Amino acid sequence: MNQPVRVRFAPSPTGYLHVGGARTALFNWLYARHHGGKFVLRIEDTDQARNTVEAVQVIYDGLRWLGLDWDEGPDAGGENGPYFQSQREAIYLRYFEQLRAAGHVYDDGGAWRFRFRREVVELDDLICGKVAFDFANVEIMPDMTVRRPDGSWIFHFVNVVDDLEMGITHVIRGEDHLSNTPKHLQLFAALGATPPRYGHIPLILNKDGSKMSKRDQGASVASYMEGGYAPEAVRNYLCLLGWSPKDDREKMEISEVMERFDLANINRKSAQFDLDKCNWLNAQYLAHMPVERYAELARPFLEKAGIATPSGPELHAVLALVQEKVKFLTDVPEWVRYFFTDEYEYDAEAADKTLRKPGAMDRLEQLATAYGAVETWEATALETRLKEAATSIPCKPAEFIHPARVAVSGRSVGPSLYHMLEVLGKERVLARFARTVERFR
RNA sequence: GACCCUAUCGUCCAGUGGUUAGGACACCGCCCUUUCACGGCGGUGACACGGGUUCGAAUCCCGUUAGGGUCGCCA
Repeated sequence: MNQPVRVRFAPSPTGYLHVGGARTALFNWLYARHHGGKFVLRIEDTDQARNTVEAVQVIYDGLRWLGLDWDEGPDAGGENGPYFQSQREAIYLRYFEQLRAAGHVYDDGGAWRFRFRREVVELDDLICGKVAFDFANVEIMPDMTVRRPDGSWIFHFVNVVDDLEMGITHVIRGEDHLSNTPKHLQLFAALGATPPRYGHIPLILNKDGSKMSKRDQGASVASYMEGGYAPEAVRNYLCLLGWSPKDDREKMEISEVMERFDLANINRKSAQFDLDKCNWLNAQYLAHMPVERYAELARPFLEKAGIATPSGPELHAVLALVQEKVKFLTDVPEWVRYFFTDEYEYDAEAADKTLRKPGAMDRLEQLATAYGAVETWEATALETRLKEAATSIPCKPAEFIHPARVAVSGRSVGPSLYHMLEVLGKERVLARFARTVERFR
């Protein structure tokens, strides 16, 4: 009875990966990892019309991005392949013949229909509990088609055959399949096989409670990949949608989720996707992850923005400055561009408000003189010098701080001034001060 | 329409017969602060409704309502 757990994620390649599907994959993966079982990826590509290699790639990319690795499936191999339904024709034919020989299917105008047993079918769902469906009424529950006149197969049939053939022990899928399950149970019975256990997880809805469809914001995993999210943050958020560790924890290591995950405490009600909270969690992750990881995640966005960045400590020093301020990785380029080029623009509003303010250039020259004498170019010394300069005028430190910030970065917002100056280096800072004075004097 | 699932702050998640109904996001104040953020403190805000059961119900039962799902020669 205690056979090893085998679960699967069986998407059809539609060209995008829905967050709901991603969460289904995540829960399957967590269940497998928790029980030391296998996670199988099966591509349900029976619909030849919209089946393309690109569409399959989108699924791989999304799953890999979320860190969900599969033990069997395309690219991973396994003893239960092929893992594309389009390549399993012989298997389906064999099971179909079995059904036909036993009289479970009949020809209906060229299509083949499966004859339901007209009785009550009880399902003991791992999440929903016991649910009974009555097949007694033929009118409302007609026999189902399993094969079209052209010989192609219907979802219910191939899905069941594959789960059987692949030795799937637990089917964890969306609640939209709950009502389909008794049909699948009948198919298993007709095939003389023991069905897997089923667990139906609630669906993900939009913030307004409507069904989340392809076009809705945040519906596709790709939107997070492109939108500058840390994959661990999105994955964490998805874990919390319908499942909870039962304490007040929000940010959790995936290893801990893996340990504590269980189907028994998955919520029964559908959850609305709260992008705000997902964004908050993303910011939490970005702010607190090791700078090496941050750099790894930020690099593609830097490259895309055409910013030639150094690698290693030099880049890390810059990123560490802005790490806790940036909400999305897509924003990193604009926050650090001036560290890697002298060709930065002065923000028009910042220039008007700060650089063209009466006396601003005098302050900048005074600060340049003070800084020119600094020998140990590091933040605390720079802060001390600036405050001394302010006292000697006297004026508020802000009178120096704001012009200095805009002078070296072109922006009115940025990291801590002194740390920013330290990373920029004495030579560049003084040169930018001089250039700014020349231009705005 | 029939059948199935569900029902705690706007949202997510705790709470499984006795709690001032808790936490998080968002929102609003205050503090911190060179900008922007972070952070800290505080606040607004919920048991869908109606019947039962019980000394006592957010918690158990029934009904109503609402939301979601399924009823394809889609997956």
